[in-house]
Amino acid sequence: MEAVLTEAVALLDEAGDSALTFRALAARLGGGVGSIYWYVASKDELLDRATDHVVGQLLSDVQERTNGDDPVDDLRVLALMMFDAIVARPWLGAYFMRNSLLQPNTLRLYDLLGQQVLRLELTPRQSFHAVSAVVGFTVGTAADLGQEPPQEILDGRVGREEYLARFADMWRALDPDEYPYVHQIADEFAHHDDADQFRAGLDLLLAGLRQQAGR
Amino acid sequence: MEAVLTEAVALLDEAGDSALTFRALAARLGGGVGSIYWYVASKDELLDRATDHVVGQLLSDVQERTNGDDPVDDLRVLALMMFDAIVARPWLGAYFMRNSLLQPNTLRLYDLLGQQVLRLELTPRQSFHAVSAVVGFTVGTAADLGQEPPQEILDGRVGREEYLARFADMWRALDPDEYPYVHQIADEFAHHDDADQFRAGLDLLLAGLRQQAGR
DNA sequence: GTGGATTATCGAACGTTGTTCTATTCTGTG
DNA sequence: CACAGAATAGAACAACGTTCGATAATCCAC
Repeated sequence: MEAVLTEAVALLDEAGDSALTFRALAARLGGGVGSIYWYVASKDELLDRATDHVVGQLLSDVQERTNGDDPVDDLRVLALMMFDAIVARPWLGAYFMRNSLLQPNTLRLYDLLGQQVLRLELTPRQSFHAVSAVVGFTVGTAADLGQEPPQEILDGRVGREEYLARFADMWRALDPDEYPYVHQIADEFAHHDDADQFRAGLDLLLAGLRQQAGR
Repeated sequence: MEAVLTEAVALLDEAGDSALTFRALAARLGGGVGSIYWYVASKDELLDRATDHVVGQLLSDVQERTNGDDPVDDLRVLALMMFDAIVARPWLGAYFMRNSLLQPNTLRLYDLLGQQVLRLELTPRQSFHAVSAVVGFTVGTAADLGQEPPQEILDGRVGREEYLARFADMWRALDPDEYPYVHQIADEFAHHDDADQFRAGLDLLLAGLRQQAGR
């Protein structure tokens, strides 16, 4: 069982979403296809368990870093760690949203975020909304930014720099009257860093939360 | 071509993600499977075009509602319309993140959001981050909340109320010391409304943005 | 230690999917 | 009428998730 999950995760890490097939996994485990079905009832369940498996690792990393002075700072650290974990494993993002609250480790992670918010002493509704917002923003942004890059950048034919530069060039070539924002932002986009982008958005969200909590 | 996209969207709307197959689409169009490949090179392209097709409709709805007094209020309206569109079409969320900036209508929508942010007179970098944050939060949350509900709720065997109540019961049964937040939030969750949840999070984010812009 | 029940493994087979390929029909132009 | 390109059609292929019955390994009461 443990081996099944480990190899499944390894397969996902190495070649992404499409690499995890029952046949490939069986070959890797040195067994038959049917054997895997003794441990999991379907591919959906395999994915769910594999996801929760790595969330478990994230969880133990996270639990050491909590309980600082400021709840919002703690929240920030937790969100950043979640973000990093998803970016490091692009396949994670897509499955993070699915069934999230049914998997044990994910629920624990969710609660850990909630514990920080509880310290802000908001109303229950405000607490609920705050946690949902942080989770939604983190997972959504990470899944968006961490999506599998196109083939040409994956095998190193073109670097990230050049890839971004292409977009920037396309956008600069657009009519500034029709696309005033995209046209103006092209330079910024060409040299942007995903993690910076996430941190900036997260800080906006947390600033709003701070304001609501009166801190 | 137009008919292909229309029927593809209809198929997705009626029975979701898995219902859109080349064979089902061909049958619906009264033609052969191979014919579709004359219009689209792959299923990915079909999905991209179908997505951009409905974003086009959203775009024309959106363009009438813009240019209010307050840029942040406009931003709020735009984000809410995006959210509603994705919730109404759960399949949209998943494909919204993919290739978003390559599709013409999506790029235009992105620019429309950007135009509101430009009015706040932030630095280019701040503008870029603000738009990214709003888009990330909106799409991420909508995709998360708007995910396909499980089968039992889809065919009406159990209502939404009962479905949520089950979670609440499970959570109330947890050890309050181990899951203080989830335990406490159970009631709130049982009666929550997705749109409220989204609006509350969006308002936190926009409050942070307002603060940054000094308004 | 032996027999039966449970646990675990295996790979052939089935139905469905995206995609390719070749043959065929339609359409407009000289 | 002829012919080139646009457009359609469906058979065929490989890969996938899943099912199934046969078989091996392991355990446990007697």
